[in-house]
Amino acid sequence: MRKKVLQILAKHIDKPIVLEKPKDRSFGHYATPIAFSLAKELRKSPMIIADELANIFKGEEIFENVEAVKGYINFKLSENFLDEYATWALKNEEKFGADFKDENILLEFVSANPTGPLHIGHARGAVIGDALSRIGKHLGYTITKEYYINDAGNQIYLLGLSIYLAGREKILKLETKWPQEYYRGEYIIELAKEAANYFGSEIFVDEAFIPKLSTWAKEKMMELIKADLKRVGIEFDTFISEKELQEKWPKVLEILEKAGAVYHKDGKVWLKSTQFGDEKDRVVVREDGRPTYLAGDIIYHYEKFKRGYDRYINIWGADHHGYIARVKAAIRFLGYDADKLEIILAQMVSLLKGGEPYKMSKRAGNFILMSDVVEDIGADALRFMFLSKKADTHLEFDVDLLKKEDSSNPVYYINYAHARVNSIFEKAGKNFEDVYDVELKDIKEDAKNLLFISLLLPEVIEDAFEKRELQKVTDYLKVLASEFHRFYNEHKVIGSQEEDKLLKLFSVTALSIRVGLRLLGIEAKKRM
RNA sequence: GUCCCGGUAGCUCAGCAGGAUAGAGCAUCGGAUUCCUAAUCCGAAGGUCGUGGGUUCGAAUCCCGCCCGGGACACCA
Repeated sequence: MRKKVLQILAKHIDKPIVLEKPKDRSFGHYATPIAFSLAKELRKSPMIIADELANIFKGEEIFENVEAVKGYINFKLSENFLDEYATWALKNEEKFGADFKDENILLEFVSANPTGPLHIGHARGAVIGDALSRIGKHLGYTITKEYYINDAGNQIYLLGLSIYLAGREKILKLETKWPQEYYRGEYIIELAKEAANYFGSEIFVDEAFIPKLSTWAKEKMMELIKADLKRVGIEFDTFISEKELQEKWPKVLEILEKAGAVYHKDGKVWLKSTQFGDEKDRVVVREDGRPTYLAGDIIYHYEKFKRGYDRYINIWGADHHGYIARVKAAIRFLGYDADKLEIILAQMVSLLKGGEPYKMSKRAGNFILMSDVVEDIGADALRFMFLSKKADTHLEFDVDLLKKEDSSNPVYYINYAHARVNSIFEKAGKNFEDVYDVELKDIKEDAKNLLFISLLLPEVIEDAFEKRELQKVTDYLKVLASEFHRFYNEHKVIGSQEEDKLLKLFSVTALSIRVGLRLLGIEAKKRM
């Protein structure tokens, strides 16, 4: 709808047009303050310009009215236009809000180390990435969801070591000296028990078996992570293993050497990342010849760019923000366009429990498991909670609140609206299809308003995707549900003279809720 | 010290490519059910938009300084 209005405006105004929704809907469906900015160059008062423009657009069919008020131009869409759009949408649910964006996007997210189950912090990135992909696909983008597995490096050894020590202590009942760094938490003990079953408890006798434990455990952990994700409805298209990429390091290093991107100092190899705005140069190969973690990421991004996508989106934890500059620098050195890489930082999630905030750390073992929260509040509520806040701001919530199953949980509120519509149709003994072709003519102002809001979904999801701000979708659904509930309370549908018209109106609302929720990975409930 | 995020109603947060009287949810108080699910709705109360300057016809929104809170600043991943 918005696009249509903009198209018409562009026919007569040769300037970027700001089109907004008036705060007070009685002004109209859309409005533009364009007259203010034109005032200067035309040397006329905004009021006069607005008046003139309003007259030009009055003839357009899609408008019922165009008015100039205090310099603003307000547009009211015609009933006929809204009705035609609604009918089309009802008959083409799959296409409602869909678009034909032609871009191939690689979306990398979660990528949690396979050293433990997913915690609530991972869940945020996971849910955002998944919803982004669903919405993007609906808009026509081709999106590949990728998980980068950090299965090389010290943390994998630590995982094996932790299990080894846990096995010694809990199973062999030996006195165990724990190092400063190791993985804590119940799951390590569980793994030790499982390992004892699988390998026999001799595995805990000799340190030499640690690598064996590591390799075994990391596979176990990936299985666990995949299962955790699946429970929230998230699946990946591709998994890339850091370990498997490692062999390509000599080749990548050679390219960097040729590009003059690295130099040798103190027996190490440094990346000249300062050349592209990093604070300091970074070590990519240590004195003993082992590549650093950054080297792994350089290979990974080299491989990514070689695969030739139009755009790359990484969702990282906010603690990686300092990392962006060096990775982008490496990409430039490798001859690729680093601007194609976009990083979404998912900020910290603070959980409150009993009013006490507490930090989450996988290392320390006092983290909240994503799977636990899912069990408490359900995958839908979990998804909705994360999607209703911007990714890059700190999020704080109380676990106890999430456990509540009442109207303070917006996902119930929205579902209830959807369920109510279904219930009315049931009571009326009608199907959605029965009212598709009912003409919405001479409907009351508040009905037209609900119709308009119901039809806003397409522009909302497009805006949300382009800005990478998915909370716009959840906000919209909350508003839509609220408008619906209000209307529902004020009007009796069944038996009224306008029964069919209102049923059609409600089915458009339900459609929007259903499609909107689906794009967030939540299935709308028909009955509650 | 440098960098990132934030500071808007009692709480959690929208709004921020400048624009019409600053919004929502929760909490508080008051009300609505002979009728399609009250898991709902209506109303009231509640704000120097951290602070000081600047730009502008117009600033919560843009620019600069300062204050406060959180986080990041590895040859760990």
